[in-house]
Amino acid sequence: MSTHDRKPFYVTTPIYYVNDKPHLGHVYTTMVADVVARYHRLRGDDTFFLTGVDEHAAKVSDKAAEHGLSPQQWADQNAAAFRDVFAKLEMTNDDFVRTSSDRHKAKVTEYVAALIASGDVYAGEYTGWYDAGQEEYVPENKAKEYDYKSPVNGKPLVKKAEKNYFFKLEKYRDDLLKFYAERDGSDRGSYVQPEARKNEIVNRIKEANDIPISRTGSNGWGIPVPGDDSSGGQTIYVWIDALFNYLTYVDDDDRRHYWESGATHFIAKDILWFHAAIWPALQMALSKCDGYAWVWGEEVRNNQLVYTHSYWVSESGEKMSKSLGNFLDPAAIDNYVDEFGLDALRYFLATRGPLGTTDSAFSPDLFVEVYNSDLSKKIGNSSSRVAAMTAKKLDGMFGFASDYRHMHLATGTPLGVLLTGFQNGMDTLKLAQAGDCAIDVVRLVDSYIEETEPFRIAADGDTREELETILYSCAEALRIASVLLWPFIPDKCEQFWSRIGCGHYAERLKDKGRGDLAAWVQWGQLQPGTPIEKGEALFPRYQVEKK
RNA sequence: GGGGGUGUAGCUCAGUGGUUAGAGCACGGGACUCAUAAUCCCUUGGUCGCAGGUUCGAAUCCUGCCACCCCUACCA
Repeated sequence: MSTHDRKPFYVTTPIYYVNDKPHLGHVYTTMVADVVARYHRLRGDDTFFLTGVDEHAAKVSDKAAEHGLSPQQWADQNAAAFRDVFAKLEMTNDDFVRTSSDRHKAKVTEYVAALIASGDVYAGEYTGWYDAGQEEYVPENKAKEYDYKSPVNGKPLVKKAEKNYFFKLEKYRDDLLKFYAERDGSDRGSYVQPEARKNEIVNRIKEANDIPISRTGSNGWGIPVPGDDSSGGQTIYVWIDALFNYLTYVDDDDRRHYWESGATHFIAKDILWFHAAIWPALQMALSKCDGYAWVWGEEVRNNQLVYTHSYWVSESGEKMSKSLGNFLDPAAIDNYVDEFGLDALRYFLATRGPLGTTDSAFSPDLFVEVYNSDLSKKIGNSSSRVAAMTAKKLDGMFGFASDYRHMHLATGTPLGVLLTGFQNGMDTLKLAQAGDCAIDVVRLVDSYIEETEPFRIAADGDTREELETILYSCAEALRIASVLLWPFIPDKCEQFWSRIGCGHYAERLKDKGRGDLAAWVQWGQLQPGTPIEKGEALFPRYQVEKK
């Protein structure tokens, strides 16, 4: 039954660019990962959830200078902002990456040194269109678009060459394609999900060339290329530096088993190429170096995946971004939390978000609609009516249920089907499907109440047993629904558990503890004779102002 | 320019060759009263972006077009 006990599970988010202010995009990815992490803890898996910030880039040191701070001070300040937002939103990440940490820098240096030693990283020369005013290279297509002139000052772009360290990506083309092919149709599914995202990557891998992985001009803010003796001050390109975070923070005796189980990487669609091609190629290359075979072990190859979500956009379809001024910043997010509660925000983002290949509009109206229909009118109201009837008719105490199967005789989708659907949805990262199945359990309760009409049954005489059975069944189904819903709405579920004598669930799950989903969804866990407390409304209905 | 994705009921979305295209929400009708005027049942509602093609049969495969989005090396 409990074959999943102690199974390691590793889930990550991208590490966020420390020059940004936290906004809905960051919150969304992290929240999705959090829901998944909680689900795995709930079923007893040995779970590790990692997020953090990416701090090394020339622009970070530029921004720091603008603010009269050292790069480290600037990074410290902004990293704290991310950490605070995530803490406030009760994200249960097990560690927080900082690429400026000694741990990260030391490990990246080791990896790159190993790759240089193996020959997969070599010194070469990069040539490109250079904008002297901006001190940056302009991609070929952009250069053409700008008619080979600087878009800023109109001066002609110049061809410039510089020393760079390159990674032999081309060498790994075939291995990558073979890897992709092997993963298609495997139990865990494609390496890149949703699968629709895979094609563009496969096409591009076929033409992949070696890529430069070092930069100059970062003012020393970055990880130096080990062994580089040139005077140019070569640092490891931030992207390479950043990708390695998934490894550096679990590369020790206590945590390596998480890596070896195969990571689930959540990312947004714009950064797919790095994760889908360069990242696995780096792992392949590293695994060929002495002592690193574990990096690309069988479990990693079978289970690691990159899940790519799309964007939250404004109602008019614009991408949420700082420049457009329409993004949900921490203050706006706080407003939603204050008004509806953190769980409501979690539920909405996780079940209505752009987890698929299309963008989702963040609509306040839709938010209210979902809050009222799913949370307030279903979960909230259903638990309220069952508690009220129990209080009124049975002195607030669950009676014995003479026939546990009674509930299963009700019309509607059988409970077992919903449990399977939930688990399926979670395991394949279809959070909307999983959430629906959990809500459907609540629907089952409501329609069962209509069917059996416990409110018309007397609590004494020979009908008492029937009444007790019905209300017990309702409470049991709600208890099971609450267990399924915990990854989405943990606070409210824990509140509900304390009312029905299941406070021990919360006790188990506290401080990233492990639960026992398989046991907790078994029918008949509620102890007859347990008092039930009605309490305040879990999700008070939100009154829409009439215009 | 090249590569890729998306376009299905008013809204959010399922649905990758096969009976009259589905769900939730919203709307309309009915029922009920235990509950947060909550719940339950039923109805309404779609030229599946447009135009061709393949097929006994297409939302589903192919071609073209339109709209939006992502990628296309120092912008997580």
